[in-house]
Amino acid sequence: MTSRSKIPRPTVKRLSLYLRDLESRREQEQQTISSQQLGDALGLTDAQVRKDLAYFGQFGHPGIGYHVQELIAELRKIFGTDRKWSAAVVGAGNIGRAVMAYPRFRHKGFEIVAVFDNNPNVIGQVISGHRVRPMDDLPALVGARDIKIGILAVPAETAQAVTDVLIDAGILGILNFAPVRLDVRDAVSITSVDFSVALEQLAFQVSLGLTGSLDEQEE
Amino acid sequence: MTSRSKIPRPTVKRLSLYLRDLESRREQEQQTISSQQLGDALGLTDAQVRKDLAYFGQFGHPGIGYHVQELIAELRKIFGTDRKWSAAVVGAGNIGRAVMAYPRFRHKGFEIVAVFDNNPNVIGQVISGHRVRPMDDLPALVGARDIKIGILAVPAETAQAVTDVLIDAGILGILNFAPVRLDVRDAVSITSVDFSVALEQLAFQVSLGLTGSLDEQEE
DNA sequence: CGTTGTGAAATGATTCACAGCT
DNA sequence: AGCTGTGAATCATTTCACAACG
Repeated sequence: MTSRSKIPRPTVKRLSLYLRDLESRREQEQQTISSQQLGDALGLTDAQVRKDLAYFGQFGHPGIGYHVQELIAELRKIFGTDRKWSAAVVGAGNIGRAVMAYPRFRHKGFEIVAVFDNNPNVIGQVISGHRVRPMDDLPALVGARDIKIGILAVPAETAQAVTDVLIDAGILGILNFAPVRLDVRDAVSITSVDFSVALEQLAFQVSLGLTGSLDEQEE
Repeated sequence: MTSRSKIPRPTVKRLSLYLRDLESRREQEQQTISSQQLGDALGLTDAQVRKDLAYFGQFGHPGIGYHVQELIAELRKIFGTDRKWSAAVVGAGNIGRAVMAYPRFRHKGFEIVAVFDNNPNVIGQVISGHRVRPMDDLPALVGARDIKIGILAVPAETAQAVTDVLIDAGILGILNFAPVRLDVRDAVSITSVDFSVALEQLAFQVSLGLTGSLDEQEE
């Protein structure tokens, strides 16, 4: 049991970046990496990297650094992406289609097992290998297919209503692409991706002439 | 000249959320809003809201609150989205298409004036009203159409090369959808949107059983 | 050696609390 | 009365710096 006292929010975001970097290093056969190296690659200090990792355990080897392969495995365990999460995409519009076609989803431990939409013209179509089903089928399928994650790719106007359906169906987490704040009555976890917000962040930076600022997620 | 001493990064992110909320309130004809109201809607304290806004000026009216319309205008000025930004989409795959079809881009002051791809099967096609052009045309068009923003929707492998082309062409900012850290030699501003990172944030929250945590962007 | 893990110090962000305006 | 703007206090995060380890 790793103490797990209290983890700063920014730490969790950086962990994703570490993992991404480590995976590309593994492809290049790199065996070990120091906190310095990892920090440099990401524009962070070595101390930051070490402290972030230390929240979750002692993964390093003094004098050596971290084993790339080993650290990747640890990070996946931390995220919970070492196991498979069944996910449903709701909304088969442009964003939903982009999500379905995104190969990394599976690679990260997520499997899209159902796709829903309420547009009769879209229901029944097969997109990226998934038959689009009517919203009415959602509650039953969430149970039957053990769906834990809902990917919300519907217009802002219907996002809250669909969220309520997802929560009632017993989903555990929602990845929200709609540009609204969703009211989830503390029943599920939620992470939002909003293109407009990202654009505004960019416009702000450009306007300010703050060039080359450290990038950050959606961001 | 608004003092503009030093603005916390989290403030800039919240400003986008304020604007989003305010715009929906304006649609419902709401005239004024207090920091308390705005904070409640977003899960923030009233003091936070006031302090965030105070970094940029004195927009409030004691005893009244903020005029919705007025504050919207101020926020747009702050972001620089009160003027038009010409943007180019690079990469006409799934994500590029989703971006082109996203109606809010225009609404936020961004106008897509060119689309590029290097796939001969895609070049020449018209997508969402834009003819896809070969990458070779990029440098000339950035100048000719006064393109300030590049929207990078290409695979991770080619993202850095395209970034170099965009920088050489004289772009000012990049919205990056590729899951890599781009090396921009302090020449441009950059904001990244990475679905995988968002998914990991979500998986982490769900795994931890941290339900209902305050959502946050990407990002 | 080089590099980790971690208390202690420094910096940064949020909240408190209240004077002052309408 | 109701609400803003803001210094001062609190809380969170990052950086420093160094003992301990392979």
